[in-house]
Amino acid sequence: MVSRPAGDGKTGTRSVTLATVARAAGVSLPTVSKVINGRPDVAPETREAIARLLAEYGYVPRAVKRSVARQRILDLVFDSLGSAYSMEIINGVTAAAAEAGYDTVVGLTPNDPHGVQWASRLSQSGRAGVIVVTSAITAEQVAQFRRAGVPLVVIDPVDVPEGVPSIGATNWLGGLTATEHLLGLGHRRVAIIGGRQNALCARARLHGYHAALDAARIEPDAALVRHGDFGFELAFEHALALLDLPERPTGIFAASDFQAFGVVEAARVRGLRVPEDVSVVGFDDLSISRWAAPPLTTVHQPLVKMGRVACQTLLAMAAGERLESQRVELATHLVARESTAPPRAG
Amino acid sequence: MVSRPAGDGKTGTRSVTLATVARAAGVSLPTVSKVINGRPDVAPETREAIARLLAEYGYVPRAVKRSVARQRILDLVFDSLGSAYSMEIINGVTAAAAEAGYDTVVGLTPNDPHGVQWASRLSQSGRAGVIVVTSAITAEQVAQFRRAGVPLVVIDPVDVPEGVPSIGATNWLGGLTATEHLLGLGHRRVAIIGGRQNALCARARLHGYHAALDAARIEPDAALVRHGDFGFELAFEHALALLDLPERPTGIFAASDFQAFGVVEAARVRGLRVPEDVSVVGFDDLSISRWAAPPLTTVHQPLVKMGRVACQTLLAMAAGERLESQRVELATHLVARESTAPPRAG
DNA sequence: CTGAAAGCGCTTACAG
DNA sequence: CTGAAAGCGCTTACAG
Repeated sequence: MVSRPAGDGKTGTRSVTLATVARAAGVSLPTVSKVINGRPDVAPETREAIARLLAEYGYVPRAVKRSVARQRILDLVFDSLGSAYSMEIINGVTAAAAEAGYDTVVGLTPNDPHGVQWASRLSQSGRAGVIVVTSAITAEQVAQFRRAGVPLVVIDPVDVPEGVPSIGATNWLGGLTATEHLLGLGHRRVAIIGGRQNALCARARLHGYHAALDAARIEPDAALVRHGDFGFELAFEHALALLDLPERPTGIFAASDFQAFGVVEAARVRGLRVPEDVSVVGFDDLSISRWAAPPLTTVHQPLVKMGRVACQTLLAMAAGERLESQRVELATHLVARESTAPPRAG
Repeated sequence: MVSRPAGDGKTGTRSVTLATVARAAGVSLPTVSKVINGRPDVAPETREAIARLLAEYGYVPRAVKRSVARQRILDLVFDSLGSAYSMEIINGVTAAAAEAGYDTVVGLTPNDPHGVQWASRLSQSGRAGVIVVTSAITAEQVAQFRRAGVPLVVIDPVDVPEGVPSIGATNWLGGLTATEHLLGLGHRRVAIIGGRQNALCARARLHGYHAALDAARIEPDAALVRHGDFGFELAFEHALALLDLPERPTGIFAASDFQAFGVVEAARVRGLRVPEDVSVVGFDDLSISRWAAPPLTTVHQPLVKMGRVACQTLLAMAAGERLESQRVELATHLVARESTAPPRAG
């Protein structure tokens, strides 16, 4: 990494032009121009040296800078695309972006091993910024975005990266509320099927569960704590195992709605009724969950709103505003529907 | 509209520069530059005259032309965003686009009354083309896209616009298959809850239903034919009414999975079991439908594939290739799961 | 309010 | 393969 005046386009320093890079590379202006335009007549070593400098200096052609300024596009990337969860985030982000006159490119987190080119590619194509959802993002990537001057916001990150604004929900409180709901109905054997173990939000929900048991002075039972991956299949397997326990739980808190569907299906397969034989609480409140049979009791997480807030935060950063807070947690609340009921006197 | 050499950037003519417009307006170069950059020091009449010429000549700054050429973005627009249906289309389009090195902007169909600016805005921002999903599109809009040179493809359109490639599924055959499945199980009173009545695909599914009854020599009963809007709520109401009929149907074909969930919930509310008391077939096979309780029997529609094909078709058009066919219908097939069974001997 | 002149960032054609 | 020179499209500072 070459040391250079940290030209972020705002603080004093001259903006990076072809000449800047040419000087740094010790070559002439035309040579740098050729590299940028992919002309063949440049020696491989020269090309590579220049390419590296270009990236390090975060060079953006003036042409691009200008056209890009009026382009108004932001990127929204997921580690996987296809679930109702993603759909709701997309919904919120695109709506807030459209209101501000921005278009939203939707895609997957690029999987180049080091992700070296991602930030500079985005900066070169003049994106206003990037919102990264439920993905792991490395400190190195964060540094690249910062260097390239591309604002970055994360939603439900695996870990909250240092210095990056992150949007989430009150997961701990949500986990607490879900569990308290079951306890309040009179359940004493309450199981949890947690989400992906390394995800921050999953850990928070699990701690909420434990806090509720604790407050109710119920001894936690390791046999009732299972770790899923937020998906249906694995939760289905876990639920089968839980329901086959000699002393089976009467209430199950699943850390996502999809996992809750897995529990409901497992109950059906075992000939148990929901909520008569077993109560199920989910987490997310996807729009489909009120259409489940039975309509699912779940912790509402304002996904559309989270998308909106992420977008607004990003645009504020792009506009150079100071953020009030690096971490926003939007409120969750329990939506009691028909998948929970008091346990049968047993 | 001033007559001018139709400079589309390809056929011979010099490209339109600031100088072209300045000459036409009879002003100097700097004056045109000021108008473009919104500087205040231009007389209102001058400004307006220049602005008009700029539009007529379709002036695009060289800066923009260049950055746009390497931009590779296409647009994917929906009439509404949020359902699992949209998610699967997004999934297919973004995947195929990414493979071809394109980014996908996801958004809603703009609602400016005449949509006059839409096509030209897209062409000016250099989009490779637009995929329009489940929306009504007017002949006037189609003409505008053609004029602006922006390729257009539709998925499941309300009507197939003349001369526009459209992607769909074998909806008639799907409706036939779904109904035959119920008849094959021994059902004789089979109801349908159709989709939005004006949508092409809904009409095809309804005709498939009638064709199956016809082939089985079953007299259609108008009381068993209901028109929904593809959504849960209205289907729920219709299903309640159907189940309250003196001689209620033993099988119900819903023209979407969401509608099928409405039927399942209506049955639950009426204390009827699925499939023991009433069989339900959906249409779409959303990924969530195999996780429903009970897992839903439905007609699989390859939504992800449809998105892929739409994207490939669009990129072929953008590349100037001739299309094999203006209308592509991808195959549907029945997925028998647990929401259907023979009727009880009654 | 307008435009002649200078200048900026970049590209192109070509000599070496 | 490289770069000095010419040139292009556009913007800026300023005289009128």
